[in-house]
Amino acid sequence: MYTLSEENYLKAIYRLSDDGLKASTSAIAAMLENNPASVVDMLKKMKKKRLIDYDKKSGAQLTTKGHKTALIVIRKHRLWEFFLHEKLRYSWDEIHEIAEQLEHIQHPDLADRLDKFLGFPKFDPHGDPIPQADGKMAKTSKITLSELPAGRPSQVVGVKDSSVPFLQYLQKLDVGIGTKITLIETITYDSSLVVKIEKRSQTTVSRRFAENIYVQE
Amino acid sequence: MYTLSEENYLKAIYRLSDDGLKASTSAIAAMLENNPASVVDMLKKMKKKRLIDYDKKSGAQLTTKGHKTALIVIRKHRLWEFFLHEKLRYSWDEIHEIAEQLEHIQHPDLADRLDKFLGFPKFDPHGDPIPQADGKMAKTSKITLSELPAGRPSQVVGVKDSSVPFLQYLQKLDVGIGTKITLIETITYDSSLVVKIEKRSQTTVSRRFAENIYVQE
DNA sequence: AAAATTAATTAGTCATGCCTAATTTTGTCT
DNA sequence: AGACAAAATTAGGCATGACTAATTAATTTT
Repeated sequence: MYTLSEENYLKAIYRLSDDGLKASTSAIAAMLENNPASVVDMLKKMKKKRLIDYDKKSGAQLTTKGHKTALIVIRKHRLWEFFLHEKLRYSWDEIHEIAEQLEHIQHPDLADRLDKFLGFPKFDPHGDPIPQADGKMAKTSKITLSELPAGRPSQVVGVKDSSVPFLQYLQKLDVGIGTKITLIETITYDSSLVVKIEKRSQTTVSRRFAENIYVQE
Repeated sequence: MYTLSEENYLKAIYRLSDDGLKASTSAIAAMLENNPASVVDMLKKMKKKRLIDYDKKSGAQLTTKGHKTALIVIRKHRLWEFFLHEKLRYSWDEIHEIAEQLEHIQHPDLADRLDKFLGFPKFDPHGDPIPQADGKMAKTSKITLSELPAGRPSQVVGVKDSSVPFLQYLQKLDVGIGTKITLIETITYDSSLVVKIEKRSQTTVSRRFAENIYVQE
């Protein structure tokens, strides 16, 4: 139906909009590691295909059709991630890259069959909700660790950054979905955070780290 | 490592050579449903990349490198077919098309993990042997139904043609891997064959049909 | 062997999706 | 408002992998 590139653009625009950011030429270019000039070309083509609307003021916006398509791709991505983790025993940091390829496999009911085979999971291994066959998606009231008030026990429910270095760092810290974290204090000097992870001794993590972990009280 | 097109050319050349046919420009073009002129272009590029040797007399031949690559793709194709059939419950005639896409997914140990998850199957759902991690592959002493002498009971072990219409016809006849078939007689007039399938009443099948089913005595 | 047919190749195009370099538009700062 | 910086766009190219049309080479037929 759509090309690999188109699907990747749809995902990028979806993610930016979902994060409340403007899907500008440069933001999309940064996310896809493409040249802004290439993005302009592609956005024009996608506009003609009625996948997006575009004006410089508000950036790219998914049309109903674009949104639906993006959700299908994201659904497949997250289902495959679940498969890779649960069935093939791939680790947290390896699954994203493979799912980036698998998400583009086209077949009418592949996602639904996979979904059924996996037992209709609601979340992928990174804690992101999996869009259901009807397009609905579980909502999570997640905040980043950096937004958590001090002293309140919380649980890790997901990650914002799913890059390999970040996930490997998490693995080293033995932090995963469900890990309990309490913020002890914030260091004013460099905004780093002193936290208690499970029942271990206190550690300091950077602000950047804290901004990329989702927790729930 | 290699592009989707290159992998498809490798597969086509492998299959032709394996069937004892000359991988000529036109044979490859027919198999890939491409224009012969396009094939000439591509073969030149693949020769430069040392995936094949080519001379007009003997057609294209896989180099060691090309052969190894082709086997990896075929291994992935057949493992995914097994997965689609066994785990996602896709029917015989649907799996090929999806596996055509899945076979191009790239990751160092994906095939091996999938192989392990599936319990190291030796044959795919169409009866074709799955190349193992070391490149070895089970050999089958299969003949086509058309080569079977009359009166000898045999069992279906695979299909040569894996097109959707053929597989759907088989499904209609309730013929699958393991089905018992005995040739009763060959009709001289049009070379069609009278056969007994399992314990059912005799049926007549065309020569073309018989040439595309593999059996073993 | 000449003619006819089939196969292979060359030459020239095209769509896709990228790129760089140059230019224009927009936004911000003083 | 004017100057500077950042963002967006245009123009021109390029690699990939297809295509058509025309040509050359190889096989068959007669």
